[in-house]
Amino acid sequence: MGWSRHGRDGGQRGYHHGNLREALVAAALALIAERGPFGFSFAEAARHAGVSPAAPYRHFRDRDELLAEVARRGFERFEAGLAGAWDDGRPDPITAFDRIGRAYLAFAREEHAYYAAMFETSLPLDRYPELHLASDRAFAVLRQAAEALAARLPKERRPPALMMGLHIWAMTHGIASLFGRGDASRRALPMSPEDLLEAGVLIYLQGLGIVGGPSADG
Amino acid sequence: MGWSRHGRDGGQRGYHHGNLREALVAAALALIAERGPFGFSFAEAARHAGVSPAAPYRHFRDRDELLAEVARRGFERFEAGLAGAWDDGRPDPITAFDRIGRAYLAFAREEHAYYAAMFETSLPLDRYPELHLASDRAFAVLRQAAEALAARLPKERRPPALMMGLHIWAMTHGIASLFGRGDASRRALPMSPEDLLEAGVLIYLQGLGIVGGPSADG
DNA sequence: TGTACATCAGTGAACGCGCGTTCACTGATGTAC
DNA sequence: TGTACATCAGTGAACGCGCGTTCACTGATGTAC
Repeated sequence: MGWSRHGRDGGQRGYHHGNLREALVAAALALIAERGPFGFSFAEAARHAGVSPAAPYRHFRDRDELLAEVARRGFERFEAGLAGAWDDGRPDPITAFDRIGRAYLAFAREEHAYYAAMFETSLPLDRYPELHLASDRAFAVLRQAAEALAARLPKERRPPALMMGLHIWAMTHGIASLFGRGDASRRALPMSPEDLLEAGVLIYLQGLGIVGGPSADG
Repeated sequence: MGWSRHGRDGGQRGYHHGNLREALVAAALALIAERGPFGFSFAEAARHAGVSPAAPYRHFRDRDELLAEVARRGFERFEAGLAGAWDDGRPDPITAFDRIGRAYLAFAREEHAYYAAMFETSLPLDRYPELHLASDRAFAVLRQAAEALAARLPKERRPPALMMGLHIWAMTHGIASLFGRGDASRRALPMSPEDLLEAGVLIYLQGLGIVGGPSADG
């Protein structure tokens, strides 16, 4: 970052920004956090980065391409967060799986601008293949975790890991969208989203026979 | 609908629209369906309804109030759809519950403009109390159905119906948002959203002991 | 049945604004020799 | 080490556009008598 003319007389503007691409991504994130994924404009991102409104065109074809880049990076961080939470299933898959759910909700709340760019923009995935890939890789973490859990069952009672992953993803995403967002449209809940999710996942895993049935827990 | 001057010479414009409020709601729906909940403007809704850009201000304070009205009506239809699917739990609660899930997904897909206004706009619920109420009433159908299902268990093993309702709502909403939307941002699936949901709910109910366990189904 | 009048629900012109996009341009940087 | 030149990444002015909002206005409707 910073400008290229290292100002004698402290004048901080030179001709070349030097890292405008990064600055635009940062500006987009800040603006999304403030006003939602539809509340920012290309021109405003430029202003935020301190350049003329024509400058962003050197780096992104249009507003959507910038948005897609933000979403792509979001999925990368998301994947890293989920993978870190899973930690190869240590100390045991159930505990680790629970951590994934919490990491998901934490991401939705704390990286709320990324989350909005990822899930609330209706970007056509087929037009942004790198975004699509990043999204698939993030889901792969969930799927892999589901695989490890399923492996605890004898083969003939083992559910398809893909399906398990989708169910957990859907429930987690639903809780995050309905109850875990950071803004005023969040619905009130008599318990924390984390507790709600933990209970839901537990019941689901009981249904598969992966953890002890309902009569077994005191 | 229709204009007040019943045209001699077939001129179809008079001075009073007669039903502009309804026409604006209809226009908003059409525009949301075309371009998403952020892709329509007050001015365009007016144009759609064939009136001057100042006319809508007689009926709605601003764009958001029109959007909130669309969402409120959406929740009313949604409630009616879910209640119809539940049909007081006939012929039996499990079958009826399954119908609710399908009705939810069908609404998300077929009444996609309403659904977007209801769930993808971030309208502050505390500023639109009637919208909030309508939303609560729709959820009440789910909760009531959960209650009927829970009642099949002996008291000491009976889960809180509110929690059950929230779990099912979250999973259904997650599937609808991720895989059931009508646009290009929908993710591909190896099975229909309906089948995915049915399996997920079944596993969940097994986990609660409301339907037979995993070993019991062939 | 007719008339006067209040109210309602529109008009249409005007405003300032920010946006997306283009254009010819130019200062800064990197490289070949 | 110096110089010429190509390329890169910005500028800033300009354009047409649609939007939200306001204003004084006016035609249509409903009502009192």
